[in-house]
Parts: sequence; C-alpha cells; structure tokens
Amino acid sequence: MQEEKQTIKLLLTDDHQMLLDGIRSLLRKETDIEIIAEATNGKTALEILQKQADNNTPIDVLLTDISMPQMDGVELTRLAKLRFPDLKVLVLTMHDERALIEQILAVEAEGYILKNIGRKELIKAIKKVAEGSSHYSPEVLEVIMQKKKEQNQETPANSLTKRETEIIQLICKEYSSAEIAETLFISTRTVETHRKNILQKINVKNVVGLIKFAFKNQLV
Amino acid sequence: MQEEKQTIKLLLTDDHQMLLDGIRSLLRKETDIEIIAEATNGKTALEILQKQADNNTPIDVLLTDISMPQMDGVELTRLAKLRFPDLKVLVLTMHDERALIEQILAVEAEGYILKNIGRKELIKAIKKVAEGSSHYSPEVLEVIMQKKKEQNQETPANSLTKRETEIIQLICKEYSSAEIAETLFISTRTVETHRKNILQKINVKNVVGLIKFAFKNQLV
DNA sequence: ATAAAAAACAGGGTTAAAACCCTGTCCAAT
DNA sequence: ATTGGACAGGGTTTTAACCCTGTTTTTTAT
Repeated sequence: MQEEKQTIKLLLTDDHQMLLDGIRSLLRKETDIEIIAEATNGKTALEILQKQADNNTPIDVLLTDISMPQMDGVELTRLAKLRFPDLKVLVLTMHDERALIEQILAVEAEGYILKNIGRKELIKAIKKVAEGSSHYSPEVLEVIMQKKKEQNQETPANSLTKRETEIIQLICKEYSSAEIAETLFISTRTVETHRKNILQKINVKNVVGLIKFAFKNQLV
Repeated sequence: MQEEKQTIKLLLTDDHQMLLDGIRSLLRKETDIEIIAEATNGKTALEILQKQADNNTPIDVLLTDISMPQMDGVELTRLAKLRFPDLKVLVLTMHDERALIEQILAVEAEGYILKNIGRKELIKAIKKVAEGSSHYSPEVLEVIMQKKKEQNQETPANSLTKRETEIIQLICKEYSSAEIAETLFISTRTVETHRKNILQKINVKNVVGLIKFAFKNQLV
C-alpha cells in the first residue's frame, strides 16, 4: 500500500481565476497534494486529463466548479468519468443549488462540497475521494436527504399520471382543450375530465393555479 | 495630493473562504493596496466598517460579493453607503446575472466586476474606484447597455397601464373576473375589457400566456 | 391465482367564466 | 377642437369548470 503515500495529483477547473488562486493558496502547504494543472473551462480540463494519462501520470482527482460557460461541471464530470473511469471527481457548488444535486448524483461524482468550505475540510475531502470513498458536505447531504424525503412523501406533483402531466404541458403551451384533444386524438370531453382531475389533485381553483404549479414543479 | 499615495484600505466580503484567499493571493504583491480585514457576511462587514471609522482609519474600498446568506451584497452596499458616504464599493458578480444589475445600479456602487477577472484588471478596478471614478467590467457594461436598449424600445410590458398591471396581479392570485371586479369596485364587464386589452397588448391567446408573461416580466 | 378494489382513462350534460364583438365617456396631449 | 388612449360597460360566442356514468388497467388482498 505504498501507493497511498504518493502525492495526490489534482486538476483544478473553475472559470474564475481568483477561485483557482484561492484553492491553490489553501493547498499550498499540503505536500501530499499536488496541483498538476488548472483549467478555466471544461474543454481544457479534458485535454489536460488526456495529456496526463498519455504521459502515464494520470490525474487522481478532478476538482471542478459546476457553473462554467460552454461546458458545465456536470457535463465535464460525465465525459471525464466516461474516458477515465478511475478518475475521482470532487464537485464544487456555489450555494446549495437544489436543482443541480440530482444531476450531480446522476453523473456519480465522488464528492460534492460547497465553496465556503474551510481549508482542513477541503483537504480532508480531497484525500477521502482520492482514497476511493465519497465525501459530501453536510449542506449538500441535507439537500439530498430533503429531496429523498420529498420524493417519498406523496406530493401532488408525483401523484399525477403520465397523461395528466402531458396535458399540463400542453395547457402551458397555451393550447385550448379542443386543441389538446386534437393533438392527443381524444375527445374534448376527456381532456376536460383530465383538467378537472388535475385541478382537484393539485388543489387549485383554475388554470392560473395550474400554470403556477407547473412552473413551481418544473413540469415545463 | 499626497493622500493619493497612501495605501488603499480594503475590506473583502465574501461568504466563500477560498475566494477570499484567492483575492488575497491576487493582491499580495500590491503594496499600495492593504487588505484591512475580511468578512464572510454582511453584518460583520458593517461592524468592521464601523470599527475602522471609529479608529480614524476608515475603509476606502469595500469589495463585496453579491450572493451571500442573510444579507446580500446589494443590501450591504445600500446600508454601507448610507452610513459611510465616502466609502467606495466594488461589487463582485459570479456570472452576469442580469436580474441583479438593476439592483446594483440602484444602490450606486462604484464598480461591478465579474469573478473571472484577471489580477491586473482587479488591481486597476480597485485603484480606479478608490480614486473616485467608476469601473464596470465589459460584460456588465454590455448587460447594462442591453437593459437600457430594452427599456427604450417599446416592450409590451411597459405599455401596460397601472390598472392593467393591477388586474394582471389579481389574475395571478387566481382571482376570477367577478372577484377582481369586487375587489376594485368596478363592473365585471370592465374587468373583462381590461383582460381583453391585456391579451391583445401582450399578444397571447389566453390567461395561460398572460401568466407566463407576468412571471417573465416580474409583474408578480 | 384470482377476485375485489383502486385508479386511470374516456365521455355526456350543464353551468360558470373567459374571450370576443361592439359603444361610449373622460382626460390629457399640443 | 380633435385625437388617441385609458377606463367602463352591454351582448354574444367560446371555453373552462363542475356535475355525473362507464370501461379498462393496475394494485392489492385473499
């Protein structure tokens, strides 16, 4: 197990120079973590990963921001893990952007930490994912837990049937019931029944509440 | 004019430690800029500003992030400039969040820069606002220009009358025309006329489009 | 495995509301 | 003074909302 004593080869990716500097500064004194390179976008990051792999000095951990122009951190993670399955990815999130958590889970990054993390925690997180285990910041974990809870508990949103969701989406496109009926090859009356059931399920008075509900629950 | 040769006293405010470190690292070699203190929230920042003012060593420039928990950068700027009118404020934005630009303009910060700014540009911006002039990053300027252009050209949103806006807001509260009429002490027919005129003005088919328009243009 | 129950889907008839068609008054612009 | 726009309203048509029934599919309990 001497391998674990080797330095951890790190690639930083963030489109903000001052953040790269900040991370570099946080890790300066840490002798067993080596920042091989920095990238300010996803494309460059992938190129560096490739080059390092070709030189037989593959990157161990990719530390990447999520929100970046052109290729975001989620997409970078997906592509990077596809080409370099042994690569560990530690994702940096600005705030606990709930909408992104699901995506990050989907691409199976090893860790998710917030940018307000302290020096010691950052080092701990990097070492942990380099070892092969996972590290989630408490805040992110909380978000994940809450998501799960919401999924489990019966929300109006997930009690909707496929057909009902479909109809909601068409309503949101400013289709009238007749137009929806035409589109789905069903009777106008049937569309009206669905509308009625939807209003009842999500407990709103009229189409106004329906629209607000749809946007709130991102059905559109 | 010896005063201009004195070091610029800077207060950094950002809820992300690694960003504070990044900025500090960027400014390390700059002898005529002195980072007096760092704050990770608006409240602390205000306290530091007060303390420095009391000690007759007032902060020259406040360099602050926008998105922070509890008190955001906009509110911090507003309060800070209220108490310390001579203070210059340089606001950091993550991306060019267009919705915030207007708010920042309203609190009259001296400068707005993006976090992907380089070292030299950052120093230039700090010195510029310390001198009393303004500094806007090109990206932010572009957003401002575009905003202005949009304001000048006749958008459907600003062609709406007070009454029409009022009615839109009530519609968005799921009020029926009858309920709106009752609320505004006018005839149901009149409400219907307003609805008709609104639909025509904003060029949508029905209330669905109206709701989407209202949310898009932040009338609610 | 299969009957019973639940829920999705489809639809008819009626009522309430929204959308569309008009007219007319008041006010401010110049 | 007249013109355009905000505001108010009447009459008619269209659409959404509410009241039901029946069929099919999916779950659940026996």
